[in-house]
Amino acid sequence: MKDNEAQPDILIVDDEEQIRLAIRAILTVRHYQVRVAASGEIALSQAIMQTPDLILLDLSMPGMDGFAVIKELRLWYTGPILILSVRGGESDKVTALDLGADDYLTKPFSTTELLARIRALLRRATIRSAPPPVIVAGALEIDLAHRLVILEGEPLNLTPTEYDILACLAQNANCVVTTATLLKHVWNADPGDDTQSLRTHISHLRKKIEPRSGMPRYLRTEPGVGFRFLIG
Amino acid sequence: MKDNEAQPDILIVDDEEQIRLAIRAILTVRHYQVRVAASGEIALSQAIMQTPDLILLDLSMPGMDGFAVIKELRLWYTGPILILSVRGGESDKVTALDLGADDYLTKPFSTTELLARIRALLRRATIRSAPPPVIVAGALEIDLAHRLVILEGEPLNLTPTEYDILACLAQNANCVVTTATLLKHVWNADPGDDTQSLRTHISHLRKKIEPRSGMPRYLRTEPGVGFRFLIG
DNA sequence: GCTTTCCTTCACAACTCCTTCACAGCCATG
DNA sequence: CATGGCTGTGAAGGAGTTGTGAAGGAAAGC
Repeated sequence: MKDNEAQPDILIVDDEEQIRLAIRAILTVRHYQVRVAASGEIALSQAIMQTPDLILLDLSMPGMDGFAVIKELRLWYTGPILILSVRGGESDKVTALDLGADDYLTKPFSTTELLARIRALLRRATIRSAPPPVIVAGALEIDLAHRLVILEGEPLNLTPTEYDILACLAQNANCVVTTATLLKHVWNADPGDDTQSLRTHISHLRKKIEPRSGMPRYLRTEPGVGFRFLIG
Repeated sequence: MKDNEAQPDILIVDDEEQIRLAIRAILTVRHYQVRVAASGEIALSQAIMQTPDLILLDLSMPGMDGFAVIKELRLWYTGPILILSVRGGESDKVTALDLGADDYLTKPFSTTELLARIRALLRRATIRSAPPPVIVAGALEIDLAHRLVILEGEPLNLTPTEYDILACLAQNANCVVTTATLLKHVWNADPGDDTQSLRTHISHLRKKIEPRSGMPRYLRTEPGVGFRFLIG
């Protein structure tokens, strides 16, 4: 059984490679998804390309400095920004916080404290309106956050395994999901293990979600490969 | 919480009168509305009587200590909590932040930094609209701040454990709450521990809140996963 | 000390869900 | 046309989970 909860995506912005690597190592071990940027300019384009869940930002960088990055980010970015800086002066802290940073940690800092503050900021951020990832396909809605499947407005009664299979397929909508992937995801089984059970569950699923039998609208099989969930 | 009022309402919790007065003076000059509490117990009743926009909390107090206050507050209070403490050890910081505090400042601190952090926290808090302190589902009302459950206008007599379970489920309304989560939340138990007691309490709860037996309206079980509190 | 309240445990019934088996189609290949 | 591999489906058994009544026992209040 797997929790398909997305790992928070953290963007590290620092001009010193050593620090980038060190923090990345710390965070990766904790199963955060980590991206790094070596300058403010890179950070901004990175953040725009894929909005991170949290930004770790160094203040003193050549080129665009941290203050400018905060200002620029805050034009559109609403997620938490945590400042890491060697500058412990209060004027830096006040400026950064007032520009829109959410927290300020002075280097050198304790790893566990950094992690705790990251957790606190992410907790805050995820309480609020993270738009619920609902996958819609025709009359079918799959609400991953609520573990709810709705067909034509009516909540469907799926068994855990059925839900896991459907969720795995829906998260890769329109893509082929191999039998091996499904076995791995749902049963933590190895490729080559028996697929009989999977086939039975697929059959049950189809009976619950397909409008007409024999002509699958949502749950197509790709012979010899796996299955595909059709969206749109 | 009242966002439409000009001055944010800040509650200071500290057992030392000097500190209470000093901080109050600092904040009053900045046109915050300030209330003070000399102990954790007083703070909790103050906060319930009128929900503050931010809470400044000292960790070390006689009687109920800061950690206990955070824990108790976080059962219903969603606003920012800023810890002020002489204890600068990282374990205190980590514990406080993980219990639900939003920021941690070590005494002695700079006044301007305190003010900047307060501004940062309030800015965050007002972006979000707080979830309603009373959860309503049909004829059921759950008042988290007052730890009160009302069914068809009549206050229900729930045992502490029953309330804790219901509150945990209601706070995740319409979401599946896993048995592991419930065990953790209510008993601080590990996943894999015995669920017999939980099942018994659920049964008791249903007998008290469900209109018809055998057909749960509010408290659905998701076989193999956990339970779901149905709202709306 | 007694009562009350509440949590836990036990035993068992009822139920859900997973798996397995058996078999039917389908399709490509020889 | 026969064969073999892959896929879909119905049925059934059984393992595991969930619901519930009753009893034991701990803690708090009187």
